Amino acid sequence: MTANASWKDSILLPKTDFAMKADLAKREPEFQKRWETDRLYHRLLEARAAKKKFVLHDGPPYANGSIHHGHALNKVLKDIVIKYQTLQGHWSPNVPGWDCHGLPIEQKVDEELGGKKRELSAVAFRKLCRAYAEKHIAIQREQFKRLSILAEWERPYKTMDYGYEASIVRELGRFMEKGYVFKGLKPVHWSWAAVTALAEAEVEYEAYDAPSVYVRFAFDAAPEWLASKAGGRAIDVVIWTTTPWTLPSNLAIVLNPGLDYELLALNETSAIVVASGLKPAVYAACGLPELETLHTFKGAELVGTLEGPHPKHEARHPFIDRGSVLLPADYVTLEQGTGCVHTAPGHGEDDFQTGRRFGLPPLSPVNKYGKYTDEVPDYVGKHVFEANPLISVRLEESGRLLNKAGEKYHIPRYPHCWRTKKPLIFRATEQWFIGVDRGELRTRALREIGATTWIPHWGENRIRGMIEARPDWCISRQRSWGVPIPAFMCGGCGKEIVSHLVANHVADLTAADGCDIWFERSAAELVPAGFVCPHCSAAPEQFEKVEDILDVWFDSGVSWAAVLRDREGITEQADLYLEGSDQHRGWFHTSLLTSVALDDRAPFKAVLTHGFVVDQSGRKYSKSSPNFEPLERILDVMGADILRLWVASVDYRNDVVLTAGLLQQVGESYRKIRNTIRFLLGNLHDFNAAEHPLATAALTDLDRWALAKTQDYIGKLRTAYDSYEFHAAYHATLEFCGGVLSAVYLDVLKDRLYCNDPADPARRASQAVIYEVLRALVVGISPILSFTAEEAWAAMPRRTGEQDSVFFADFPAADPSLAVVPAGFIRLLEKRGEVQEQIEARRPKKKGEREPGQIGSSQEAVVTLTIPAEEAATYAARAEELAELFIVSEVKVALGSWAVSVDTATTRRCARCWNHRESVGSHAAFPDLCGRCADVVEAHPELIPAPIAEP
RNA sequence: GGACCAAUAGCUCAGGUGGUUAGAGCGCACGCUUGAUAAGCGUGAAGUCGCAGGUUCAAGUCCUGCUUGGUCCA
Repeated sequence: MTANASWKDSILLPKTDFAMKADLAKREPEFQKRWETDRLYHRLLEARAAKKKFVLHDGPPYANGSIHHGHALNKVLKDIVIKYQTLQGHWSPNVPGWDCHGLPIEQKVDEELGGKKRELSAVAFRKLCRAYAEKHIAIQREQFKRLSILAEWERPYKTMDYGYEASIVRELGRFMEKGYVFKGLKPVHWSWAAVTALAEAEVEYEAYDAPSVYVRFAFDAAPEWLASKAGGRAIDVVIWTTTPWTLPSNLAIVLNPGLDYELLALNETSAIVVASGLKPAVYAACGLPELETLHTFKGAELVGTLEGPHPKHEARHPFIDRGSVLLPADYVTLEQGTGCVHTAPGHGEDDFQTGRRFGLPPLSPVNKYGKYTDEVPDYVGKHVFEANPLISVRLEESGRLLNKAGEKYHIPRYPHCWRTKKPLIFRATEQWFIGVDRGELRTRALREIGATTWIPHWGENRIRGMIEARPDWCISRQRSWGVPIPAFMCGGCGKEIVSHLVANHVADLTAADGCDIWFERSAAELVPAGFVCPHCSAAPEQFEKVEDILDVWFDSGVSWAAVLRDREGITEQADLYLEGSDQHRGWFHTSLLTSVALDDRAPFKAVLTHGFVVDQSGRKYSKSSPNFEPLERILDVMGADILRLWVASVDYRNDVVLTAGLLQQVGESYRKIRNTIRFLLGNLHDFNAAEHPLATAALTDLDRWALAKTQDYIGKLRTAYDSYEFHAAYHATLEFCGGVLSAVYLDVLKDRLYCNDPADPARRASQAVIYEVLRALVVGISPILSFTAEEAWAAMPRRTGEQDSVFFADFPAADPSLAVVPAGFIRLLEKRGEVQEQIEARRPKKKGEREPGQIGSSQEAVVTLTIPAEEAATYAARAEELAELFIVSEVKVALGSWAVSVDTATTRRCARCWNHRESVGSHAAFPDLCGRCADVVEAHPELIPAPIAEP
């Protein structure tokens, strides 16, 4: 008979439509479209309607600009959590939101108008802001969708929705009802550039070179015990400040009662008072030599103590005809300055507190643009920063300056406006507040912090510290684009009208027509029928509307009420809030305060935070970063699954590094996972899940081991997802694909799958195992590699009744009965390693230069295992299984102490399975085949290739 | 200035209550295979575990200080 040209067609090679090339950038949008048309998100929720709930409440990004890497990290993490919960069979909605009101949009719209804002009515301007927000929501929504995020995209929540605005007003009404809201005069961080007060969360700290002035306040009225030590010299109290512009508002100088102060002889005619501990600093700053100490005394001798009465000593203001009273304060330290602290109660928090304690008014003669009012005639109309050098020079000229005019002091972290980047000032203004110590709000919030799970755990300390130290919440802004504070000033009695009855009425109107009604309608139209001033019974015609709007942090802070409760009907706490760690002082913070104040509990059971995206040098990730990869480029070139795999690959509890190289590396990992799936799929081309159930009796030890490793993998996956440690899932998956499947199980299985009879029980048993493995892998990674898993699911044999999306599947559960590694199998794997070492030692040293006795394919090898007599029989009986496991042609067993040796096979090579076998040629009809292969082709003549005609 | 967090191979990560030569994957080098082939397999090199002290028979692991980076606060 003629020799067959090729037996290749007679073996069962892998076959699948699941391409090796992912082509993600092209395929992903197709899947996304299909998910939308198929209403996948809603069908998933419907399928789990009666199941346990898991609610991750989405924090709203700001509706401005395009999304960046940080948004992507955040949304993908949320999506992973929700998809995992869904696969666990839980009802887990994803209602995305947007934060719409606020300064940034207002400024953008103002910019687009080119300064024509003043020509527009408030309502007309607000309509433009609304349109701007709407436009950017549409942009961001498409970008988020591209990340493969399943959510209720067609109906997100927006803080500018009428219903949401109504909820804001109603919740503020509850604050009013409970007595938290009050109006007060208070110095606040004021942005003169943006003409608004700023919340703590809006303040950025930047380096700033401030003027440094050491100012001599004449102390003519010094008490006798001090004056007598001066030897006839005039005495000055020296203060230091970096804000000369606040000097016109100086009303006091504070000293620490517990510190030592000294009277120093400046020259023959003058003496100065500074703290002992700051003498060197003052000498250095003012270019002074060592001065003679005339007297040393405690601060308390001059100012008394905080508890007891204090003598009324006054120094004289350097350029205004006014006294400056000397007072005690224990916040005075020896860190910098002179130990005698300039105090302007209208321009600083500490100053304000001191003023309040000792009855000084919060004098603040500066208008909203940062210019002096006519209360400072010398500088009226001048900007305070413009006045700084003028004041310094004036002090110098009048001899009241101890150092030199024009000297600067570098402040590493000076407060700046987050939008305009300009340095801020402190300015006393009339603002609305939520009292953090009213109703024991602070105490209760701290209690709820303890009742919440913080991941990572140190988040608890962080937010606790913030709540412990935070001042009252300033909720008013003097801007246009936001929700109005529904309060009035009464023209009858001049008092403010703060009433939940009004708020509820306004909320009802807002729900129907939006909160523009506050600006459009008269006071009489905005209060319930019959409402009069609670103080003087004046009629609404005499009411004047408060024009301030609410801090946008209040908007998002009540999302638990506006979205979870009012819209979704979810009355329990959210299971999880998940945002960047900056939200400890942002959204987590305000959400906690509002929920505790109104419902006496935290709005969340657990809070998870992630770090920021940075470049390889740890800096904020931006266009100027080395190897910057724009988000669109990552998505358009590599695909969303690569980005998602990157998210899963890093430990996001710290800052996460993103570089082109890292994406490359993740891309390699992706290919490993994808190729493993492809190979598994390829070997199921003739497999039917219903006809070939997992038959444990037919399994080899190798199959059992693979199943056990799969249970192990499933366990690791569950642990990883349950503890939100997705990088552990990533590493477990790679190790499973590489170390378990590719390197061992699948490599060994090839001969069985390719060459055995298609219906051979061992082959079918292994296919059943492969199917289990594939399901675990595909469903297991689907929260991360959503598109790829969905693609694999489509290509995969399914069980009867299973849906067309992987997300309907149940997350794999480890089966303990399958988790048992066969006895002695680990030993065999160790021997396999030794065999591979031995074979390696016989490989050619140089590429392609094979010398006699050297081995190429391991199938050319014959292995001799030397084994102690008592164990030899066990191994001898399994020689064929061992040959398969080692992927060698034969395993011989010899007696002795443990050893492995390798020789080249001397038997003939089977033309079909390429193993060297004694049995080759034993079947007369197929002289070039081994016994096994001859049997297979004899039983399946259709596999015999057509002979090639002899020439 | 204060508080908290981090620092392990080129990269991403493991290394419960301290215990033999610190692990994995990727990458790299070399080789095999060409029947997972823009794939697969094997072998190998590569770490003063940020630095310096201390506790201990024994420290990547505990303590103290420092450096660098990050976050927050003042």
